Amino acid sequence: MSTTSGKTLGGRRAQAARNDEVILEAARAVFLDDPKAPIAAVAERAGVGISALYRRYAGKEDLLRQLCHDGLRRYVEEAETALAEPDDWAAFTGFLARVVDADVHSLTVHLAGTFTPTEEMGRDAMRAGELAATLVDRAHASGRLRPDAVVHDLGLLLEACAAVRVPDPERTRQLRRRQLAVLLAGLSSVPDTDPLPGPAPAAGEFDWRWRRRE
Amino acid sequence: MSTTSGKTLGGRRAQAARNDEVILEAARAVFLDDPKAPIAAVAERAGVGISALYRRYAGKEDLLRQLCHDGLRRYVEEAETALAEPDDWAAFTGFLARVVDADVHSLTVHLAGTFTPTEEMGRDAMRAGELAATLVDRAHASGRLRPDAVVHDLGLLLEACAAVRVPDPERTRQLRRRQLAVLLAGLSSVPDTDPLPGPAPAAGEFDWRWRRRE
DNA sequence: AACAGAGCGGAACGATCCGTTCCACTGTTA
DNA sequence: TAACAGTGGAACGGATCGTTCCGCTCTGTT
Repeated sequence: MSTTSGKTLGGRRAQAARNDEVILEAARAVFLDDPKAPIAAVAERAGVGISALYRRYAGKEDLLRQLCHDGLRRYVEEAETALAEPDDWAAFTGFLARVVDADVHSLTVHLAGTFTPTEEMGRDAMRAGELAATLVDRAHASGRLRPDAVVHDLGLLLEACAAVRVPDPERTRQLRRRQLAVLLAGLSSVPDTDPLPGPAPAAGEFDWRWRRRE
Repeated sequence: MSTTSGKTLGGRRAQAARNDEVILEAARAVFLDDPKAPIAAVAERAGVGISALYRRYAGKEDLLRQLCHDGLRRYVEEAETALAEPDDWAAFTGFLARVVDADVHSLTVHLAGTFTPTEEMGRDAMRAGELAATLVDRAHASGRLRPDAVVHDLGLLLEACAAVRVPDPERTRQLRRRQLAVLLAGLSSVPDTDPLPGPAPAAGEFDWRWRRRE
């Protein structure tokens, strides 16, 4: 069931390979929820020991850096996908919707400062900025973006969406979509009669901060 | 220069009375910036010793509770002021602008959960909700608020504005005003041609998270 | 003039948390 | 069967923070 150089790995090797994924997934989930979470929380969520983490990453900073870099790459990737869309306005809104859904903002901006960035990250960040600028330019060209909106308004917009956070992840996604719709309507130069995406925020959905921590 | 029961206090007593204010101000500034800041940071910012704090509050929780309650009262106060404004839409927008400027949201919602609330706070919070509902109703009556907007959209809106945060406080206020303008335009049912307020966000204003902490 | 104590500064303490290391153990590979 | 990659988790050391405590100063009173 196992070979030295073959592709099919059994037993321990397969488990280890699977752990690579499991750990990254757990880290994403945990640090998305709380950028300052202890590393033990990642191990627990992944269902592995702490050693399994330290075998793969030199330390917490290493893990954070990789996570953030992944988010940055995702951002660039989504931007490039958007640029392939012929409709300028649809490219713009579609890009934002995907970035908001994937919570890329929390993975990048909110994790920044917790590690020393690599040069490659600097390059990727610059490229991300250029792509965003292109998308905004095209949105302006479409005539649907209000003329006084600038590239860095995207920063405000993404921050606003990332700030929406309720205990249930799926509900969080819905509320962020609603927030995004309001913001896009506000940034639009033509009246937008589409109804806000639903269900509207309700009483009790925001009191969770007031409730006792357990 | 001093009397036992007179209003004019000199020397030590006056200093103590002044410290009441100084400490509250420092606490507001510090916890607004970081809800989990150590209590020593408040003392340092106020320029007093830790004893001066513990003489006035039973503990950190006590201080946080008072701070939060003050914020809640401010919210109610601004809402009542707004209700005195005859123009329904102006009452709505004016209220939000004042609440955003005073950063009431950071003082209330972001501090919640760090202490056990009093019953009076519960009552005030309920009253705050009622007043907000009234303001939204009146905004709807004015015809300028899009019909599918609900009271609790205010929660999203305030969270979005509070999430805007750059090192310089005055700049933060400007950017929040811009964010608020976009959101209000998005929530408005009539096309709003007013230009977005304030210097637009610029390159470099959001990289501060990437820069090295010192 | 002397005293009692309010008010205060800040060191010290104890609890908690967290990143990292270390070691014993297990199943796999050669 | 011998070596070892991979792992779980206890243990360590450092840092942080809320709170207490002690000695000092200045004030209002006797």
